Amino acid sequence: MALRHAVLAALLDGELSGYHLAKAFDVGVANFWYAQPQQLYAELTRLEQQGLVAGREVVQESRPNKRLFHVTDAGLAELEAFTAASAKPAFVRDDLMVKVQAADSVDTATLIDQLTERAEIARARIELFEALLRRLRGDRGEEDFLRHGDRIGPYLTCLRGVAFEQENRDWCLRTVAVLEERRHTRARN
Amino acid sequence: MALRHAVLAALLDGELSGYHLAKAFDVGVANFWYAQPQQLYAELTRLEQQGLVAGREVVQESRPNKRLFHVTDAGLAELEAFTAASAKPAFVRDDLMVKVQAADSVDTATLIDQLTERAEIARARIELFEALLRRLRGDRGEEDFLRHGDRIGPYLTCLRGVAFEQENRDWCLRTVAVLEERRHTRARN
DNA sequence: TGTGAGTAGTCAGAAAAATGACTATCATGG
DNA sequence: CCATGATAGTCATTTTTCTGACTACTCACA
Repeated sequence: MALRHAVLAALLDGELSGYHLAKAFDVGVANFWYAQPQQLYAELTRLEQQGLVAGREVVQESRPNKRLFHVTDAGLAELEAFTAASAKPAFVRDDLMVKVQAADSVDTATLIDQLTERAEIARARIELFEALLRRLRGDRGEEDFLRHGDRIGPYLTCLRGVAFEQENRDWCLRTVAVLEERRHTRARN
Repeated sequence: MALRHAVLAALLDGELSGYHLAKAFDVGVANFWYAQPQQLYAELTRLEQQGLVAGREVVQESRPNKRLFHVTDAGLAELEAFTAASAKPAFVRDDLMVKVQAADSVDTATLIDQLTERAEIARARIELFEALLRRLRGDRGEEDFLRHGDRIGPYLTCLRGVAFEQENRDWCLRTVAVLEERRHTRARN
């Protein structure tokens, strides 16, 4: 009972097909919930059975038909109840950090490669999110938008995403620098 | 096959019982892997069966006996192989951010409470981690320790933990400020 | 002419994680 | 004397999540 709320929250952006929902989960939503497309389709089916979302078939000509979903009143009530309940602590799960934790006992060469790659991914995501932020706030300034804008939820979570990825990138680069210096120091001994 | 590597990496700190491993997962390790004590006990059993860790019984007088585990050579080899393999992308899962995503459609009063509470938790964790960092580096400066220290893995992941929680705290407070201002603005209309 | 990429979705089954209910002992405080 | 909290761990079951393998159609490119 967790993915369901993330799906409901994502669908507040407007009607989405399972496919487009998966796209949304790849960008903005990934900042706070990670899920595979197959999970989303399954979850949409369950949510529809329970009346929390409703779907309508859209016939398309140049591509396969799709079903667009929107949140129902019951779905909104469910989100409301979820918000009122106490939140579980956030958790991160990160293979790369497990590897860094073990850095003293394993070969660091591939680790450095992976950290560098991760920093690059973080950089790309920062750009992506900043573009999204600009799109969301339109021609307004951030302060103005946050005060008077209509839908600030996605904007706020995206702000968090940017901060997270910046910190991610910086930490990766810093860690690479530390590991590399130690490699050289050891090589000399 | 995910928790296993986090457990192996955590056990590099030295011999630990399942119970103490659970404690470690509550503090430092929680920065990159979240797990319940029961999962850890189960995982230790599996790891021992596969010869990746070895345990020894320690008889205690004033409290229940315990089993201390350490990583075997096979375990180290497994960690090495894991490090060489490509890392999956990190993922965050956070109820509270789901709620913020839906902030435009739900009651924000409890949300503000939860964000405030989360900021306080983050503050406490920052202090905890900073104490841990001081303990790990002893009387050395950070630069000196990172260059010449013995076990820098836990230090590096803990640095990330501090940065994450700082960002977390700041974002929560910022979000509270935004939501509160909007409440007042709306109240006036 | 067929190959790959994008759109749209489904199914079955395996793996991983979470939950709740347990058993013990000792120490501490009231 | 009883309750609480810390130490130390186990078991069984359910829930959730992940994975791989599928179907189908269209478009662009070589």
